Amino acid sequence: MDSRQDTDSGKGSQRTRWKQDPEGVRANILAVALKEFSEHGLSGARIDEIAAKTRTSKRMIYYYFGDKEGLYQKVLEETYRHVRDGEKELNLEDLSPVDALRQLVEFTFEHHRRNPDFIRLVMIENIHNGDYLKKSELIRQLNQTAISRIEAIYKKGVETGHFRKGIAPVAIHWEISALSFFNVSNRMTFSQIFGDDLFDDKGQLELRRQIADSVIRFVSSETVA
Amino acid sequence: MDSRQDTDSGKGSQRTRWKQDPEGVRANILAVALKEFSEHGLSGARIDEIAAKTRTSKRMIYYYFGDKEGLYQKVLEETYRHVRDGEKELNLEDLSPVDALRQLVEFTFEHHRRNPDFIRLVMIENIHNGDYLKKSELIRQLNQTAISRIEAIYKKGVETGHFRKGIAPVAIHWEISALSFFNVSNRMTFSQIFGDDLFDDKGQLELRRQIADSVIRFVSSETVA
DNA sequence: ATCACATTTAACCAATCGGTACAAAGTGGT
DNA sequence: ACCACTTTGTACCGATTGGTTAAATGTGAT
Repeated sequence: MDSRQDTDSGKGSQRTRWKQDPEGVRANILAVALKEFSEHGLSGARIDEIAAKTRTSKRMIYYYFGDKEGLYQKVLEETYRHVRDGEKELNLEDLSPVDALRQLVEFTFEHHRRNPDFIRLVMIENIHNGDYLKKSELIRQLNQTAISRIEAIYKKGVETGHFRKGIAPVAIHWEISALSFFNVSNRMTFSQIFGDDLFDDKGQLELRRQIADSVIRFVSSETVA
Repeated sequence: MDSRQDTDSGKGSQRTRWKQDPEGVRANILAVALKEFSEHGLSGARIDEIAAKTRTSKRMIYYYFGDKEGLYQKVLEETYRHVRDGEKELNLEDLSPVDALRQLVEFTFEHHRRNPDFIRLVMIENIHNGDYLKKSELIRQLNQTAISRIEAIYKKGVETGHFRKGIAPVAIHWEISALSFFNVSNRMTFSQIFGDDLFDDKGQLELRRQIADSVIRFVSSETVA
């Protein structure tokens, strides 16, 4: 009834040669899973499909990640970490507050644009009410740096008189995030309805400048009606 | 082997009384489906679950909508229409450009906030690359009004000298949408990481004012460094 | 040499799920 | 009275899919 053992009990039945590389295998699975999850969502992604695109097998996914949700959870954490790591290459201390802020906005804009998988994963996580983010201890810490970077620029700007008082750094971060995030997250529906002039190279360049202007005007000390 | 016909072939086998109400049934299905799709996504939503929460049966879903994708498609269209209808109650002609713009932003902000199901559906549609929106003839028309409303305000503002020249109305719309949309779409992950001060009643009031200020500053003629 | 761990392979399973078949009958406009 | 359309009810099906079983064997550090 069960002839499985026969398969290997023949003469040669040569097992392929392989090297141990737990970290490599894990990383490979996570990379493939990120793509699949970000394209199809948690329920839409297929474990078999992920396995097929991996250099290893479905069995190993369960070996390392337990189940689908465990895999998704780890993908989420890993992706946040990776993206936040990418933000560290930013040196703004020598610039004037206005220039520093402009640099930060433009950097964030480009950064989001270059990481659509991450954006989509965040969208998906929001659809799941952030349930898997909640479970992760890891992530909260990663983001204090974002706020303190802004705080440093903002304080300096207030001192030099270029920025007005009374704005919370987190509010500035919110604004920068919103404008940079929306550009990627809603690209498909927005361009579908309003045309895609905003999304070709020229449009994106103008848009980047626009939102940098917008954020600077937002914190500027010059009063507005 | 098949005893189905027995079930009804007995003596009484009283069928319940009912009224014809095709539109009502359709509307009921669409309402339930909107909730399910917006909560679980296209692949995550379950037809059986939708059917169960309906006042009618699974059979009728297929009778009216063909298949799951057909249902999703109609939900998408219906929801866009409903939301755009809600935007018509806006009368801004008598106001000054600045006041009109502020009104428009605050209205949009509240409007999005009151329609989280719609926001989530748009997120989901973006995850599907806007494929189902593409198939819909209906939707493109609904949105020209949004642009022309802004154009009217903007033109007037330029004439009165309050607004600077050279901004595309669609760019203003983009900015308003981005800030209002992000507030709902990314609420879960943002509050998870940065706290939920921005999302209680007080925080939302301040945020609404903040983004109105931000948009007004963006179009304002007063120059900024 | 030992031993815990990593890897391979492929069949298999139970549950879920989208979608149908079938049959009967009520409704309402003409 | 007719007849197209609408509704009810339920069993059923085939495919998909997350997850498991099984056993054998390679690897590499000690």
